[in-house]
Amino acid sequence: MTGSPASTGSTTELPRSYTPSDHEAVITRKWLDSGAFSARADDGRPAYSIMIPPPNVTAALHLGHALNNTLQDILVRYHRMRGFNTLWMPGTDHAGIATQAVVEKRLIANGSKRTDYSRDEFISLVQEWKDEYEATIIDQLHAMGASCDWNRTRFTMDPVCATAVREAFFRLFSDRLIYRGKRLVNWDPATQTALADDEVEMQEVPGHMWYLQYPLDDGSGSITVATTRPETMLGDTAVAMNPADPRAEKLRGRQVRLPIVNRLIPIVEDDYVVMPVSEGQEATDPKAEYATGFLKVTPAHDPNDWEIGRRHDLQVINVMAPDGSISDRHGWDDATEEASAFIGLSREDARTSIVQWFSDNDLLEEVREYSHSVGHSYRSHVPIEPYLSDQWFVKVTDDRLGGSALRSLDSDQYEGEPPLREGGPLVGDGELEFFPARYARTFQNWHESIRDWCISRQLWWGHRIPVWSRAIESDGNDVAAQAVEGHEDNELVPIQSDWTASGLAHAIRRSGDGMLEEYICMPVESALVQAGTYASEPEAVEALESAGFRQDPDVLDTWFSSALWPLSTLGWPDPDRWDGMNGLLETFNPSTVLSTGREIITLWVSRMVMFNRYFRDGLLPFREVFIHLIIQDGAGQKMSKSLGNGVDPRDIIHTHGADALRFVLAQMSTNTQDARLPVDLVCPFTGEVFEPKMTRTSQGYLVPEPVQASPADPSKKMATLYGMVSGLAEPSGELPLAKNTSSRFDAGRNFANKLWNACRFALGSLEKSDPDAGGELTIIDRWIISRLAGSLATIQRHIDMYEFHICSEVIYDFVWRDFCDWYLEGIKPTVGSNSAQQRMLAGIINATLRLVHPFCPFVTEALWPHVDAVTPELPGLPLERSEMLINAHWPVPDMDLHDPEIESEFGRVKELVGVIRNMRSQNNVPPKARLVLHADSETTELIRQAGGVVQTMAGLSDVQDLDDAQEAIPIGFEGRTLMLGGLVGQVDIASEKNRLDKLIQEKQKAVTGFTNKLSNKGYVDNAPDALVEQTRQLLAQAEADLEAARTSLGVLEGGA
RNA sequence: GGGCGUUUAGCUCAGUUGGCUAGAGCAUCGCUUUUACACAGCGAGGGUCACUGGUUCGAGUCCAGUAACGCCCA
Repeated sequence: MTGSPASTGSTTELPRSYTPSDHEAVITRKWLDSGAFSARADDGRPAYSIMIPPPNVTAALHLGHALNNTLQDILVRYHRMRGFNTLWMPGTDHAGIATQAVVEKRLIANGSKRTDYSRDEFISLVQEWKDEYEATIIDQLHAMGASCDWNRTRFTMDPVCATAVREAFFRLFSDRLIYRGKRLVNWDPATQTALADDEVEMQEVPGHMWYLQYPLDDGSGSITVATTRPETMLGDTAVAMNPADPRAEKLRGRQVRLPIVNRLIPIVEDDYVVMPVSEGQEATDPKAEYATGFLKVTPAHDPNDWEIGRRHDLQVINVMAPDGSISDRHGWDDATEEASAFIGLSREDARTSIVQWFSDNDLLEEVREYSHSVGHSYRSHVPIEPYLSDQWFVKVTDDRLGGSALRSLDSDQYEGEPPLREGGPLVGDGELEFFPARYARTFQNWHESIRDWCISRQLWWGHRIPVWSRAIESDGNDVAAQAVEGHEDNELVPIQSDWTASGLAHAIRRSGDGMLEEYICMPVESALVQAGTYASEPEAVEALESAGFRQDPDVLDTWFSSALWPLSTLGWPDPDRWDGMNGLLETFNPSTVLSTGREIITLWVSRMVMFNRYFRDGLLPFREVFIHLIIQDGAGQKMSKSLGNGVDPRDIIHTHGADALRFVLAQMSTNTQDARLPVDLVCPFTGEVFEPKMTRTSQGYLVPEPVQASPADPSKKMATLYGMVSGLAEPSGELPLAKNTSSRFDAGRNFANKLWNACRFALGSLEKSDPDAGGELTIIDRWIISRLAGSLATIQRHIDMYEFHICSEVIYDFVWRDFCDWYLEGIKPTVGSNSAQQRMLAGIINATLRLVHPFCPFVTEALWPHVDAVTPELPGLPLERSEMLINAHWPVPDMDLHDPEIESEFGRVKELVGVIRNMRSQNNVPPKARLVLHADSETTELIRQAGGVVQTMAGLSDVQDLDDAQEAIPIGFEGRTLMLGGLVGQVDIASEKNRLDKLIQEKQKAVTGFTNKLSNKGYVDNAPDALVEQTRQLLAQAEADLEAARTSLGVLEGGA
C-alpha cells in the first residue's frame, strides 16, 4: 500500500448513511474551482465534444431535460476519464415566439400589453425574463452535476452568436439561397399578428356545411360545392374534383361561372378531393358523408387550397384585410358591382350575407349541421385566419442544402441511394450515424420531401432580419427593370451597385403585383468596415435610411440561430475575433455526438447538418446523433413546460439526491421511445408523500388538481405546479407550492447509500487490518476482479452504443450483488489477516468508484479522498492516484483478469451456499445458529478451495464426513445428497416432506421436458452440437437432482 | 394519410443474431434489529410473454393479420 488511512483521518468518521445535501454543493464548488470542466483548443489529445441542445429560456427544466443532460454528462465524464480532450458546450436559446408569448402573458396579467411599449422597451423586458430563467436553468444543471465548460456559456442572441447569424444570412442571401415569397400564415385578425402553429388551439365547434351551386359556364347545369366557409367564395379560383370520380370524364376541361363575382374559374382534378360515398369513396372516411365531390378552391384563404393552387398553377386572390373584413384592396381586383356590396363586412357578417344571397338566388341547395375543428388564437381566442403574406424563405430544396443532408447519412442507414452531387463526393458524405438506427429513416424521409423553410416571424424578440428595402419608381426601361427581365416574379436578382462596392449585397425583384423592389442585405460589421466605405454599421444604416430604405420589421425563426449552434458557439466565422476561442472550431467541429429528442430531428438536426455542411465545405456538425427516449408522466403524457406536468429535477434532488436522479434516469434509458414516471406530491406541511388527486383539462389531459388537501390535515391546502402554470392556483404563504417526488428514484438513493456503506466498511476493515500479515489470493478474490474486468468491458461496449440502461444494470449488479453481497460478506473473517486480500479489497473499491463516477459523480467524489489514500498496487490493474476523482483515469485491467473458469467455479460456491441458506430459512434457523455440513469428497474439496467463504456465507461451524451424519437432514447439491446437521428440534418434517414433494414434481417435469427434447430427432439433428450437449447435461443434472430429492425424502421417511 | 413505437409478474421495465426451465427493481409474504448499510440481510410466492394464424426440431424473439394505447410528420 502506498498510503496510510491514518494520514487522512480515521474513516470511521464517515457517517452511517449518505446524505446528498451534505456533499453536493461542496463538491460542485470544488469541481468548478478546479477548472476540471474546461477544454482547451491547443490540447494534443483526441477531442470529444458535445454541444448542449440549448434549453429555451421560457421556463425551468423538467425531468425530460434532466434525462438528456444526465446522459450527456455521463458521456462527457466517461470520455474525460478515458483521456480525451473533452468539451461540453453549454448555453441557452432565446426561443422567439415562446419567450415573447410568456412575457406578453405576464404583461396582460398586469393589465398592459406589448404595444404599450416601444420595441426596445419591450425587448428589455424580455431580456429580464431571459436573465431570470437562464440563471434558473444553469442552477438546475449545476445541481444535477453537469460538467459543462461554463466559462464558454453562450446564448443564441449574444454577440458571438449574433455575428454567426449575420454571416450566415448574408452568405445565403448572396448565394441566392434566401428569397422572399408569399405564404399562408396563421393570422390573428384581432391582434393582427401571425402565430406559430403551436400557438393555435384547435377547438371543436358546432357549425354548418353549406351546399352552394355554381353554374357551368355554358349554362348546361351546375355543380354543388360543400363548404364550411361560404364567405371565402369571393376568392375562389377553381373548383376541384377527384380524378377517380366517374363524373370527371364529362367535366374535364370545363369552367364554372362564380356567382356574385362573375369570375370564370376552371374545374381541376386533384386526389385531395374526397368523393361522396355514392361515387365510390369508402364510407370509412367521415368526410365522405358530407362531401359532394366538388371542392371550392380558395388558395388565399385555406392551406389545403393553397397546395391545390400550387399544383394546378391557380390564381391567388386575397379578399380580406388584415382585420378580417372583406376588402378589395389586398389582391382582389375583379370585384363586380354586385360583389362590392359585401366589401367592408366582417367575416361573420359576410358569411350571413353571402348565404342569404345564395338563398335569394335559389343557389343554396342545403344546409346541414356540421361540427368541426377550428384553430383559435391562444391569445385573443378568435378563429385564426389563414392569411397570405410576404415572408422570407431559405431554399432548403436546393441540392446544396437538402441534397447535402441526404448524402451525409451513413450508407448502412440509407434506404436506396442519395442523390448524386454535381461536383462529386464531398467530405462528410455518409458519415452521419443515428442511434437507435431507426431514426435515420425519419431524417431521410424528411429531406426527401423537404419544403422551403419560412424563416421570418412577426415578432420583436429575436434576430432582426438584416435586410433593408424600398420600392422603385420604374419606367420599365431603367437598370432595375432590365435586371429582372427574364426572371420570375419574386425572384431576387443580384445586381452590382455602389452598395455592393461598399460590402453590402444588393438585389431587385418584381413582386407578384408588378411592383419593383430593391433589397440590401447587411454583412457582419467587420466585413463592412473592411470594404472601406463605412466605418461602422450604424453609419451604413444611416446611409440606407436616408436613401429611403427601411429595415424589415420581422425577426428570424429561432431555429435559424439554433441551426448555427455547433458553429456559433465555437466562434464561427472568425474565432480569433473573440477571447479564448482561437482554434476552437478546428478542434471541436465536427463534434462527436448530438443527444436530443426525436421531434428535434426535423426541427433542428436537419438544419444543423445543412448549415454546417454548407458553411464548412461539407463538414458535419456531429458524427453521431443519439435520440433518447421521452419521459412521460404516470398517465402516459409527455412532460411539458406548458402543461405543468413537468417535474423540476431539483425536487427529486431534494428528496433523493442528484446521484439517485441520475442513476435512475440512466436506468430508464432503454432504446424504446417512451418511459413512464408516476409522480407523487410531497406535503409541504408534513413532508408526507402522497398520490395527488387528478382531474382532466378541457383538452382531455390528466393533471393533478390545482389545489390539493394535506392528507394529514385536510383543512390545510397546497398548490400544484399545474395549478400555478394554468393560473388556477397562485402559490402563497397560505397555499404553498407542493414539491413533486417519485418512488421510482428510491432505487437510486438506496444504491448511493449502499455504495457509501460498502466503502465505509471496506475502509474500516483495511484500517483494522495487519498490512504485513502475508497470505494469498483465494478463489473469491480472483472471482471479484474477474467480475470487475467483465463489468468494465460491458460498460465500455454499451456506452459506445448509447445503451445506458445496460451500463446501469451492470454497475448495480457489480456493486450490490457481487461486491457487497458476496465479496464483502465472504472476506469478512479473512481480510484482516491476509494482506493480499487487503490489497485486492482496496483496489476493488478504488476501481469501483471510478466506474460508478460518470453515473453517480457526487457520492463517488465524496468517498474518493478516503479511498485514494489507500491506493494499492494491484498487478494487472494500474490505479494512479488523483486528487479528484473527476480527473482520475478510467480503470483498464489486463484482459486475462477476466476469467470465466473462476467465475463458473465460484458459481458452484454460490449454488452450495444457496441450498444451505434455503434449508435454513425453511426451518427457521436463526442467523446466529451454526450448522454442520456433512459432505462428500468432491464438495469438501470445493469448500476447501473456497477458503472459508462457504462456512461464512452459509453459517457453518464445521464440515464433516458424510458418513458421520447423525440427526441430520438431506439436501441436494449438484445431484448429490449432502446432510445438514444441527437442526435438531427445528425441523418440521411434514413441511419438509411437502417441499420435497414439490421439488420432485418440478424436477420430474424438467426431466420429462429434456427427455422429450432429446428424443426429438429434429432437435438432435438440427440444433448446434454444443446446445444438444448442454441439454444432455441439464437432463443429467435434473435426473440427479430428482434422485437426490427422492433419496432425501426417503431419508426423512426412514428417520420419521 | 405517411412513418415509428409500445403491449412480458400488482407497478415500472429488461430480454442483442430464434435455443427460455422467461429475468430485474419496487411492491407482497416469512425470518432477522448479526459490529457497513433496516435506504439493510436471508428466503419465498407471483407470468397462457395483447390476440389469431404461419414458418421452424424449437417462437417472448421471425412473418402475416387483428385489437388497444402513444409519438412524429402532413
